[in-house]
Amino acid sequence: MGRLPAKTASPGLATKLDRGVLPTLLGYVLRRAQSAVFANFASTFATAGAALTPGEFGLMVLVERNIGLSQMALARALGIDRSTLVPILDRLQARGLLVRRHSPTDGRTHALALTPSGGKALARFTRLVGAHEKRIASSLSTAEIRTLIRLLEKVRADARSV
Amino acid sequence: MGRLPAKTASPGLATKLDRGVLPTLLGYVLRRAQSAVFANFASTFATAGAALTPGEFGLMVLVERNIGLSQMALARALGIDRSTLVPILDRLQARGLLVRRHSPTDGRTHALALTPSGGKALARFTRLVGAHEKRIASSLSTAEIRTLIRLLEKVRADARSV
DNA sequence: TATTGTTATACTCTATAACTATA
DNA sequence: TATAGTTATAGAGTATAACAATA
Repeated sequence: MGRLPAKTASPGLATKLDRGVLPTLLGYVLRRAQSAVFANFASTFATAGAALTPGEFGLMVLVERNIGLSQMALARALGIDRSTLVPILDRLQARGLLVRRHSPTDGRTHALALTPSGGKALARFTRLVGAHEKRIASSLSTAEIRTLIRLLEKVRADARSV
Repeated sequence: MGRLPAKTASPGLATKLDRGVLPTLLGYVLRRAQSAVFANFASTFATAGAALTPGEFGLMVLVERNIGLSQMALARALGIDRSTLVPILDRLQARGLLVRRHSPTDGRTHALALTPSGGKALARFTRLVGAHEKRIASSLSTAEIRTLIRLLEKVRADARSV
């Protein structure tokens, strides 16, 4: 990963690539920042001996805050297809973090909920996410973080409105 | 995709999910912005009858700006494994956009270059990316875009330094 | 008929390990 | 020995299409 150029065969080429206009493209900068943040999330959890992806964390928060919601509702909230959700829930359920209960009102749907163990795990995960969030913005002031979030939400709205 | 809630069975649940603390988490906001920007990129290209991912665009720019670079150097610049790069190059080569030449100086390496057709295509792609970039930041001032890029680069540095 | 969850299938991105050819 | 590129393989994320159960 953090591998340095080192001495390779091509002098003057391998040393420093010409990245052209890329560093000024918002989409490119955004993608690279996201990638670095994702890696930091993974290493934060790995260091703590926990295994969770940002997507799984978001899913668990959604389930905890909306006990009994259906897979369709969850998939819609996550912006993914219902078929994509199935193996993700399978994994969390296999880990004992989450259960699919039978809905009492609609036989077609499952009522999702965290298990007691899943609730405890989420509390711990939330602390880890807090530490991670602190790290990825350690050189930003509170005002800068607010600004960044505001601008990112505007970009999201702009990107979606077309 | 842009599917609206519609009328579902669970009143008060499907209508509006409680997202808890997620909207204030930088990592979450970043991920959703990135996802929306990615979708906008795809739809911009699809509308124009072109097919390209942001990653392929970045790759082509890197090759054009650094003619003759090796797959290892390119993989390193992209932050991916050399084995990951192989099928990506295969596809671009199959489309006639890029070639692997034999390096005259080192028999182990390939010297990558865009074909004339690839160069022309990249010029067109670059115009599409320009339009896309304009759209995703249409409600931001020039100063705000600069600020956003600066803050994202700081976040990237913070995320990598741990 | 329409919806929910599941399965089958496929494609992309990602990696590790082992192979080959070269250095 | 070490490096570059390839292949084999595997896992995660994504989707579409078709199916069974239920509404």
